[in-house]
Amino acid sequence: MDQIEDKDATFGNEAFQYRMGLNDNKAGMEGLDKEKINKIIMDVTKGSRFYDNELKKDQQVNQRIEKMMQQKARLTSQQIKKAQAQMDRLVLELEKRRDLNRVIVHIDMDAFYAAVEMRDNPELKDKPMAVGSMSMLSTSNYLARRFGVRAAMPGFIAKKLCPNLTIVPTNFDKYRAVSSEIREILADYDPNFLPLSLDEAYLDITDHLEERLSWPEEKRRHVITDENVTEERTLEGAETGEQVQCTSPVLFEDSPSFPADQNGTVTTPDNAERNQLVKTVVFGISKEDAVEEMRFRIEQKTKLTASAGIAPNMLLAKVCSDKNKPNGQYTVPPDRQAVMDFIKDLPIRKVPGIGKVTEKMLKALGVVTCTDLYQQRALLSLLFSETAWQNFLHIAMGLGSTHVEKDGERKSMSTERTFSEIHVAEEQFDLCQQLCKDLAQDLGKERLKGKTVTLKLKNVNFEVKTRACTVNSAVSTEEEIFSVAKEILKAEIDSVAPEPLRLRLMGVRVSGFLSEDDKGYHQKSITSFLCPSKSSSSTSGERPAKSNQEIAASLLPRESFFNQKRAAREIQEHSPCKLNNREEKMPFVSSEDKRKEATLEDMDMNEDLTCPICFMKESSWDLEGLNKHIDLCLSKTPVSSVIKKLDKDENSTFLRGKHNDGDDDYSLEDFQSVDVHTKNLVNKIVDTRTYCDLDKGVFNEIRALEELGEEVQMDYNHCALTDTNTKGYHQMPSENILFECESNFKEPVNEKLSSQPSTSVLLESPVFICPICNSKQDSTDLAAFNRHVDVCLNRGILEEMSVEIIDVKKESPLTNHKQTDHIGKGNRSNNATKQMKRSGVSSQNPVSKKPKSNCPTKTIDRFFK
DNA sequence: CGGATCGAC
DNA sequence: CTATGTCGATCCG
Repeated sequence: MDQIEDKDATFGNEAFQYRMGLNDNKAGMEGLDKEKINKIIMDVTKGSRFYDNELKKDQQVNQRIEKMMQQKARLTSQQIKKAQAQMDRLVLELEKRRDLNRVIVHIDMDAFYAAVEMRDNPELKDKPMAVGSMSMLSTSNYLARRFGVRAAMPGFIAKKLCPNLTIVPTNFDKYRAVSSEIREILADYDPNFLPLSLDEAYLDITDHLEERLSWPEEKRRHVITDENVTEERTLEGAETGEQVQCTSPVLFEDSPSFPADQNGTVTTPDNAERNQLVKTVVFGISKEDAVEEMRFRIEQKTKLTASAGIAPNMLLAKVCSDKNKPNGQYTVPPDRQAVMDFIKDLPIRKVPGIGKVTEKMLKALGVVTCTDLYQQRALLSLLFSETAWQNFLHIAMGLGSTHVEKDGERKSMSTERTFSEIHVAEEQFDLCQQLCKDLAQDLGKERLKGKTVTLKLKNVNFEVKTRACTVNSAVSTEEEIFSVAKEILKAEIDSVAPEPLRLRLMGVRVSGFLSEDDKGYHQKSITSFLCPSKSSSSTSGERPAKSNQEIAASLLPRESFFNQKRAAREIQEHSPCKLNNREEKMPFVSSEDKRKEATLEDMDMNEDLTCPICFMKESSWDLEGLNKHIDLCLSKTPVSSVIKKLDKDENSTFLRGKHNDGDDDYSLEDFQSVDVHTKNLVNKIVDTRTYCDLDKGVFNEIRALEELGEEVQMDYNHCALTDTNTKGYHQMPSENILFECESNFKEPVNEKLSSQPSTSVLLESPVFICPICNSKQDSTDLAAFNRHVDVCLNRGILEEMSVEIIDVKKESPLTNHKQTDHIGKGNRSNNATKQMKRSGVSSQNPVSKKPKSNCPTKTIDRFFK
């Protein structure tokens, strides 16, 4: 949203230097320079209660950083190395899943509210203006920005910066109307587009582009109704020089039937009868052209300009749309190297989900750009929570969600109000009641009832407090809500008595909604569970037959008390849908390995660039060289073997071999782990996955991977087993391995959920085959064999890409990054969150969210005991 | 579950 | 004089 596009550009004194955005002061007109702006802001701000509170908050952040630095100091190099190895493994995992096939667009109106107001009142055209009130601005026009007037800045400060500033009040109805006009256009390109706000949206135009290919020119021709607007359109990107392949000029294609003027516009005799020439323009079929067209149509229809980002995922698209703002667009091509180049010098603050606090904490660790973020991944994984560092890693690799989907139902509803100080209890209760009334009305519109009521209070010192209370029966009416809120408020007043509460803000929130279809709910969720969505690759529907309890248990083995409880609750409430992080955690579930550590030890730490694929090292590599090499590695893969599939009526997958002399069965219990090699037929990436929990339906996991899409093909030729007892390596000769895969995942799950898959392995008599050099080793001495493998690994003689690192697994394969105290609130934005969820094999089933929890909750009485 | 906090718009 | 409002998410206890 352009309104807030300058993330916290509010304060400018020393304490807040880190928040300052850059002032674009290009034209050098009458605008103020940065220092002057800072000084003015400082003068106005200093000494206010607000400022004091900001200082306090700043101190708190500093303390968090302090704690983090102490924790960092306690880390041993061992820990870092281990983390490094694990992160690298995850990097591979993620790399394999990288999807560059969608064309995602993020579209963002330029200074939306201000632009609308300027359009409707030409007098504002050449003046610095802002939309909002004396107490708060929502956005400013570009002229005002030259004076440092930004969104989220109080109007009175803006006035100091720019005494001539015109402040016009917000007119939301108007913006809504304009927004819906825009959305009509967007729907032509993606009927399922995702609006983020009135002025911002994500689109997936992949399908549109495909159709567009076969569109006749006439379908891409648009009438120019407002020439003023159109003539201004020029080729962007020339100034930056990096946009050669990205922004194509608006394509004023030559029309075969009508002559074009030198602008490329063509005149048609359509309205010849009226002696009037109609100018039209034809857009091409490329994605850039399609987006140019989209922006052109928006401008023609609304007289407002938009900026756009085109990229293979939402995260990148969003960052892109900012690049050539205003009235421009930018493309990141669907190419790994291009993505990396784009990411390389990108300041992390630019990416959605990284706010000022996260920025400051990361800066303390020397992380400013995405490259820094990538290089520090091991450290970050030890200092931040799992969700936080996983998000970091995604960002650092330029990964993001490729599914633009609408969010689920709302989780809460609230209303709050700021006012001049109120300290009389009676007035406070009245206000509270009023808020409850408003909220009840809003709740009524959506027929929502919720079980927890939260009261939010901000005192005159800007200190915020929230107090919540959940009751047994859901509330929705003014009286019901107020009866709860009143009690909380009373308690708060009492808590500071005899001093009065000096409030400047009060808010009421209701959450914990129960769904209306509380009855139909179960059925509904089961149905959707059985019918994976059209994209089918990432639904939780394809849960393999496996006890969910077990999966969950294996996934959350060392979680905190609370997480365990939560997990238990979730399993109880709705078993199949709670396992979304499974895939993310896989690599960590898999192995913790001495040998690997030894070889990875010096890998990729501090400028020591080692290819994570082939483990090759080259002193001449710089980051770019390494990346090129990795690209090569990733694309250079062996042809995978043919998969033998047998039709079976059983619902399980078998790994079966024939023992030479016949009858002896090798069961999976004989092996501690299996390394399975997969190949992604689309991007040709080969990966080795290690599975330890062989007795827990591991092959269903493998199969699920296969089901991830046609694009993943198993390389059954190289299925390596690690013997539990001897810890030796065995490679399964391909001709003796038979996979029988039934691939019907859409069958009723009821039985599957409880039944264990039967897995068994038969294997030729153990042979020591070096997984690296593939040579058969005569030695029966395990230690000698292991030494050979070590040597092989270290020599890095891995010309072939199907490197098989076969690990000796330790007994406790789980190396969760469980920290005693995590620093960082690991905040991912809504967007980022979506990315995380959506990037997974299993995303949460959207319909199945409503826990039926009958569990007794605190009553109001007990709460105030 | 409750409270504080972050982040986005 | 005068520093928003609303929502979702996460983390910690």
